[in-house]
Amino acid sequence: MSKAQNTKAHIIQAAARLFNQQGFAGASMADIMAATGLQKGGIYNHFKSKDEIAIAAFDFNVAQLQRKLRLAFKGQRHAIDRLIATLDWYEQLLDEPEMQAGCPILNTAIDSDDTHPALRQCAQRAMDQWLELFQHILERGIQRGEIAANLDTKESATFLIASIEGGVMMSKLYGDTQYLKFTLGYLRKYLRQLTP
Amino acid sequence: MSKAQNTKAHIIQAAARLFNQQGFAGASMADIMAATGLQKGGIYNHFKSKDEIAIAAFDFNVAQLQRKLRLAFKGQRHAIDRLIATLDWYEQLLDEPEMQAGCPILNTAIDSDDTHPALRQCAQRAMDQWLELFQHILERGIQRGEIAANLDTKESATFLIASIEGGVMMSKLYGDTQYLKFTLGYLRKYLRQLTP
Amino acid sequence: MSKAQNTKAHIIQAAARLFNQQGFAGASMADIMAATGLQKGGIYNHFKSKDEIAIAAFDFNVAQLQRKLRLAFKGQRHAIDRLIATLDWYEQLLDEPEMQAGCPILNTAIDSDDTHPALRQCAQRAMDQWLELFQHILERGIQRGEIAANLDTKESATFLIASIEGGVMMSKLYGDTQYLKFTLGYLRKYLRQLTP
Amino acid sequence: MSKAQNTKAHIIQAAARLFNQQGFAGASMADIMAATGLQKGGIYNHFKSKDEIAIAAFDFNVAQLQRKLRLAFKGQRHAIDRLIATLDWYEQLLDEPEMQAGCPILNTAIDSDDTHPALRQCAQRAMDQWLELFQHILERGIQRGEIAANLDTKESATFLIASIEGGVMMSKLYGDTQYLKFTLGYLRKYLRQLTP
DNA sequence: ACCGACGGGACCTCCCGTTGTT
DNA sequence: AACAACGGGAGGTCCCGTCGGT
Repeated sequence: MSKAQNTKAHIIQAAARLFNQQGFAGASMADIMAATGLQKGGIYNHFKSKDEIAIAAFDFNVAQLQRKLRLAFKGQRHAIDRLIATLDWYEQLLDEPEMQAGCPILNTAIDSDDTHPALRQCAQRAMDQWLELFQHILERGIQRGEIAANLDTKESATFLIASIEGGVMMSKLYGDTQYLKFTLGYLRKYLRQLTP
Repeated sequence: MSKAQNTKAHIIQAAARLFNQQGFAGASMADIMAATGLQKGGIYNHFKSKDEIAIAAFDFNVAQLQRKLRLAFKGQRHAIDRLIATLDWYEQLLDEPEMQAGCPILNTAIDSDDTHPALRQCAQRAMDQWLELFQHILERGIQRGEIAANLDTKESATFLIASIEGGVMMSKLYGDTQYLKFTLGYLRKYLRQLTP
Repeated sequence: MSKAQNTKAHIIQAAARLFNQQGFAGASMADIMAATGLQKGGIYNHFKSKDEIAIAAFDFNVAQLQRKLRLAFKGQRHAIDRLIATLDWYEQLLDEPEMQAGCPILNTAIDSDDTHPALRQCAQRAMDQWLELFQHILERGIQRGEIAANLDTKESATFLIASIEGGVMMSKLYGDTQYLKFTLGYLRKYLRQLTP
Repeated sequence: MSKAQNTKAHIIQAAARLFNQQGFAGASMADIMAATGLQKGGIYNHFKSKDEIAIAAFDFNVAQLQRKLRLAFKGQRHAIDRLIATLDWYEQLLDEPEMQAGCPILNTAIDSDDTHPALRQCAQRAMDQWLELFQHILERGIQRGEIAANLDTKESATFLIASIEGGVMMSKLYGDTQYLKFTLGYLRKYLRQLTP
């Protein structure tokens, strides 16, 4: 990896945490300067604007999330086990220092709602992929006879994600992981009901 | 209502919409000036700071929400019917122009997470009340024998709210109410299972 | 005159000198702050942007110029005397401390050529008025029989102004008024030739 | 021509156009980088500063101008024919794409007036040479009896140049060559009057 | 009670020039 | 000789809050 790529990655990592914690407007270029140890010139050589940094940082956050998510259910074969494994993984999420700011998709979705169309599009894409992932697992489960065939996979995936995100939001709001745990508990029960 | 109180209410209403749409940092005093038709001095006569306005605006948003929510299930007696009535009401929420910016509690919870402790506390209090409302309905349902006694009302209330908020977030993200509808559909099924 | 108008006029006066001396890009907001004794907030309360200040400053410069110009030939009746009186006035122009930066129309015309369309339009309008003034004097002279009827007044007015401005430019370049004086001398001869 | 000289010439040519169009402050190093296809380091290897580039670019512009000017009147022997030939050449000047930004001496004279002493000195030198050229032609004309002996050659040269430059400025301002043509028409008449 | 001028600072962006590297 | 990362500062704009005036 060249020096430039290294620095760029360094900026993205630092910005990723900042934007996830403080939002797009809340994180200033001065914050990014302080977090990276670089000066304005050094940063603007790699990115044309704060927007570009925010998008790269969001994509980085999402990529990291997805990587970890796929790792979480990798060991499981059964569709329901797979989904439950992801729930288990979410249960630990807020404890990790790296993701303590909450789910970047959730944060960005709210943050960019009415103010930042480009970021919102990124959040939409990330959500698309997440929905597709869950839908795909559910469909495979139906194909294998692990899940009742009459399930609407899109609705179910939406429900799962919505509940997870809502739980993350509540736990973040209170600074207490129990709210997410409650929610995940119900989702596990829900998943176990899906068997044919 | 005196003229002063009238003006103050006028400011709060205008600010309430702005802060809910654009967030605390995203809504400027200039925006509030434009929305109210008042000048700086006219606003700062009623509030000491932007923070104070934001808090008053949030409280206004929440009070309005609560009023509508209570109105929604007023006609129902049965605990489950009451909760389903609230879900029905949420289904219409995003269509209302006044609440098109989404749930203020959700928005504020995310917005103030790591930046604005006072607002966060307000969001916590509002969430407390919401949780207590749902918990209360569930408990009354248990007392009346409408709901199975072994239900953990706090967990259940958390689950319901988390799912609703997650659904709101997704529908806001996509600008499409179907995601919330999917989620609410599952919650209705969930509620109907609670009978003893 | 209200306090606001007073301050605005003060800003315009200070900016007028700065922009005429240093050009649009060369004069910074910091310069204007220093020249006015105001802070950024105090300035931006009266103008939306640097552009707006520059345009107001240019208009001020031109208005002042026109006022002085009309004053210069006011005493004369004969068309040629009028025009010669304006030349006499130009001869003193560069000595005045207020206009030491040269003709604002000339400066702005060159400065805004390829960079600032709005300013360029202002310069065009100012030049239009100047041309029309000279043309008008010439036409009145023809009507009164003071000037030979076959004169093309537009060409003549153009020639006069072009030569004056060129002379101003050269004198400014060398910091020596003789170049303008040479040019004005020739123009006087030219004007005296116009009699029928 | 060595590779280094080649690159330097390439930079100068690109910068010459940029500075003439946008002025010293208006043309940035980034613009020069884009125009040359070189990076910062590649440019700063040949020049110590932006100032140095601007001066070299101006000198290049002037040299080119002078070369073309001398070529224009080369075929003529008679002093007045020579000068008229230069006027004819000026008439075509603004149509040439290379010089569409106007006369570099004029542009630089105005641009550097109160901000860039070194450039101003260059403009002065260029103007000196131009004046001397016209003066020399006039003097030769007097010596040869083509021009009345009582002519003040310096005044006359100044008048010619001032008028030309003023005409260029006006045509540039309006984006219309007629203003320069009017002025040159009068100068031709003036020149034809000089015969003894 | 409301207006509006103003202070002073933070914001993002772009600037020119240097430095190490290939 | 050319690239490209980087420093550090200045650029214009917008911000929130204060204060005198009406």
